[in-house]
Amino acid sequence: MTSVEEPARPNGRIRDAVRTRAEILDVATQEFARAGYDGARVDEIAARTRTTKRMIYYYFGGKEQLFMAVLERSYGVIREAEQGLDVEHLDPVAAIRRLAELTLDHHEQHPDFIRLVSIENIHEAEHIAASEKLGKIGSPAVDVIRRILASGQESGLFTADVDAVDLHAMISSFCFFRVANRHTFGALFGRDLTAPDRREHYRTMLGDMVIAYLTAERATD
Amino acid sequence: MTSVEEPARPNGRIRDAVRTRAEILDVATQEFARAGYDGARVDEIAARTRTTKRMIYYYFGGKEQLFMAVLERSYGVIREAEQGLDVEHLDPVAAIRRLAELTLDHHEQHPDFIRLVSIENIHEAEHIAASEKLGKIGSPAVDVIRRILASGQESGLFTADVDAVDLHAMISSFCFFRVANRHTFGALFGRDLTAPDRREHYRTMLGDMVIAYLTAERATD
DNA sequence: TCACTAATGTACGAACTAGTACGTTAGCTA
DNA sequence: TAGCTAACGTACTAGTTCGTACATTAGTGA
Repeated sequence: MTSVEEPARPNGRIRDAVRTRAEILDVATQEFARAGYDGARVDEIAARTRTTKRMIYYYFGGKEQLFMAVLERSYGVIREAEQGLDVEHLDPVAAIRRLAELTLDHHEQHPDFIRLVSIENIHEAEHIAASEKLGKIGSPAVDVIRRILASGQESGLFTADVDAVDLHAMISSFCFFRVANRHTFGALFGRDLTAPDRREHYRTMLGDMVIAYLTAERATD
Repeated sequence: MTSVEEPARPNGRIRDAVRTRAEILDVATQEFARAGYDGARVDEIAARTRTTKRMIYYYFGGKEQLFMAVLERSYGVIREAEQGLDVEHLDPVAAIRRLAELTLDHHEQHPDFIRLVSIENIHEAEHIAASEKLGKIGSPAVDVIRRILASGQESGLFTADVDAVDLHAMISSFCFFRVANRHTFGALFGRDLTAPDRREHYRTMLGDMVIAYLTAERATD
């Protein structure tokens, strides 16, 4: 997240619309991720800001619009990161494996985003639906997968007849679950899916699974 | 969920502690699943019951304990269903595939449970941790997997060196994601992961993936 | 330098919400 | 059948929480 940190000029009222807005967004992201939409407190967000609640309404209009702005920016950050994906110079097998690994790392590095997505799903994606920026935005990762898949299928390396969106869902599932459900999973099974010393294990496991699926010998169909 | 539905005797105050308690639990399950812990309203739960808010406090003590009771019962229902799992008469490959399919169906049939788990993860599993019934409860499904895995590995059918808990996580990931994240996924990619006419597709896909992974030829290690 | 406006702060209110004090009664048991 | 208590209902309160009316000022352009 774009963190706002400035030397804080002397004191007294300083005017900086850009900074104020960004600071509200930063804090709001944390608060919504921490407590969910209904659990989040507008007063709490304001208190953890160098400005007041009044400014939240001034810049965003209300709690709901603030949450939408948080979602929009969070998805934007993820999108940018995905745009930096650089795996297509590898052969298809290595490329997919690398992409799966990067997806896993990426999810682990953005637990707040994962939480926001869970929260938005509890609300049946109503805020995404209401957002002009986010409707059917897709994801650069899917485009990358699409191209790798095409190349692998063409060369005969990949035998599986999958489509990019489904493969993306498959890979994301595990990465998402590992972070999102780590608390209940840990509590019920006594296993921490995000323990640092198990990360490499899960990275390998995911890569093995995806590659095994894509390259498996198929019964004649 | 154990639904409460009775002919509603004449009228006036009827006393039935068991029914009242069960009815509160039913409605609370729906309400918590609908709106999350903080979004759920005690008054709303009471209103949708044939009794009053007073009884919620009488039987459960408070909102928090009510939520714990909801979680405990929900996990209990799932547990019972898993105990009915009957796949061990099949050969290991067929057994794992069948188990994956049943897991997928099962998740799809219990969206409220999925939502409750998502919600509980937002709260970092604090209610599970506080529950005596739910700590390290494990799951019958994992025990089944453990036995099938052992048999498959012994016979040399399964080459992968996985453990039952991790395989369970892998299978659950996809099943869970498909239901839990269907709203954001649908909104962003325009694909409904739970569309009935795609269920068979995803069932096959999941089975193929797990079996491919378990039976893949491994590089000498 | 003056006036104007974008940006900011303070103080408050209306509505909601978890929880409770207190009173009532169905139905069992002695 | 009288009395007792588990089960129930009503009405209320204290505290919270989103949102806003109103006042103020920093900084900019004429």
